[in-house]
Amino acid sequence: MIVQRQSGVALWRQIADRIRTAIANGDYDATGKVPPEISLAAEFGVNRHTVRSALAALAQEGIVRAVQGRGTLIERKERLNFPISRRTRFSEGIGDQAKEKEGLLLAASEEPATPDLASRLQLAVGAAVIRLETLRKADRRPVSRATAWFPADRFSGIAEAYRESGSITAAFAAIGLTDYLRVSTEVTAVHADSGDLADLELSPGAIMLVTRALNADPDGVPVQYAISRFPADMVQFTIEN
Amino acid sequence: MIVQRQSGVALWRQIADRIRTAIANGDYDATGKVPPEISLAAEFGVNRHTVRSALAALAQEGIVRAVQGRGTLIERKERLNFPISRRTRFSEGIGDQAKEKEGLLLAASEEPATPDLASRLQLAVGAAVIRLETLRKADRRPVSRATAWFPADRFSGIAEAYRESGSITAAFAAIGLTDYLRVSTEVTAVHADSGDLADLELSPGAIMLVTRALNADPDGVPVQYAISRFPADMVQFTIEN
DNA sequence: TATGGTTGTCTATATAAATAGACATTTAGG
DNA sequence: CCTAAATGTCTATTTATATAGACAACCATA
Repeated sequence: MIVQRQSGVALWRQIADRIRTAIANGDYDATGKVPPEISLAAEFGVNRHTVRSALAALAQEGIVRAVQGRGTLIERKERLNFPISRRTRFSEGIGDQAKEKEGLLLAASEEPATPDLASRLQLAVGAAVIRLETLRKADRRPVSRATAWFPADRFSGIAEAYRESGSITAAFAAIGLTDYLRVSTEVTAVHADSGDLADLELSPGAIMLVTRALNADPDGVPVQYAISRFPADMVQFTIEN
Repeated sequence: MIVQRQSGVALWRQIADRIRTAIANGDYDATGKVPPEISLAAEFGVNRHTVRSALAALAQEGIVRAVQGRGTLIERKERLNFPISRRTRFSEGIGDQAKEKEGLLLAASEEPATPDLASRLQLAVGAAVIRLETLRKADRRPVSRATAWFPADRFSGIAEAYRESGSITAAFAAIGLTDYLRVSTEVTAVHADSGDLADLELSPGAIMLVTRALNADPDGVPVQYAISRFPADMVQFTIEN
């Protein structure tokens, strides 16, 4: 496939996205480097300078590193896989795909439930809910940005518990909820917004996978509703049935 | 949030994407039309002409229609929901979200299995597989583009069966497979390629949701591997656990 | 029917993206 | 120690994107 002109997406960005995907797919694993700029220019049907813009963007992201005389070396090629199942848990899902896992609390607040949120959590409209803004990292790279809501009466200390443990599962356990189940997960995709770019260290124009997830306790009572955003070039979801 | 400059994504495209999303979210349901160009220009911090480019793109997609003197009317705002479960079926998944459902066979061929495909279908590398390229429509609007592979020895007449019925489930039934189950589904997101643009009648720069699905018969023997592409602004997936 | 609010069209200018070509610099390998 | 194969840098030109302003055309409604 050839790149699209006058599409509103600059050629260098289209090419950067495709090379990033190719790297994630392992297409260049044999050499450990990206093909020469001239070859890429020929492949995509563009000028070498356009390819250089694309590679410069990828270098900025830390995915490749150009070395004069040698070529453009691949520095990083992970694509994390997140299984989605009835027992979905963020840290366990990553498993051994990353050594270090981290959960940062960016913000916490208490607020009244909107009609949509109240219906999902089976609360009265306007009932108090706790909102947590979190950032998750794997091997020190940010992999998701999430907003989660919990019924305030039942989970009053959850912000502190999350801040200390960096894990929803651990925070639930600290409050006495030892088990929970995933009820449903909606998946959509959008362009990254400026908050994504800042928090997840992305380059503009990146694509985000968005999940809207509902968790409930073993009795089926909703305990958490969360909207999470993941960079699409770094993650994929797997639904096992 | 304000739009991002020099990001490799033209402002008019960013604005078109955000208005499209806002329409799908029902933000303008009260009036049935998009806010005036001048308001949008102020909201996004751009010139009115830039907003006009965005609206022109949406008009091209058939999402809005501008009427001089009145405003820009919303023509279409659906977002189809596809449940993913152990018993995922395309047509049943749409359910009553669309009246007319259609499945077109674009191309069919027999080819040897690549190592990746052979491993997924549990065949020998190079074993014959049948490949179907299909286009699915709901209410005459294209909603997905899929490539599906089947073991050739077991499903020799499936291309014809699909062409006649427009349904994988019906085609399987015609060959004697009355039931099958979804084993796994991987979900990723990418930019639309030129094939997507043509087949799915999209505007360049659109985002696609991509699923890679494996189906097996009740004994667990793989019967189909499929890669499907859906326009992200028209569909969402729901995983019910 | 007059008016305010809206989209349509035109011209002009500035900035960003892409192409084109030439040549320098660095590295790996014979 | 050459040479081929890479990336790095520079200048120039063309095309696409974005801004700016003015005014025409049209619609709803007071």
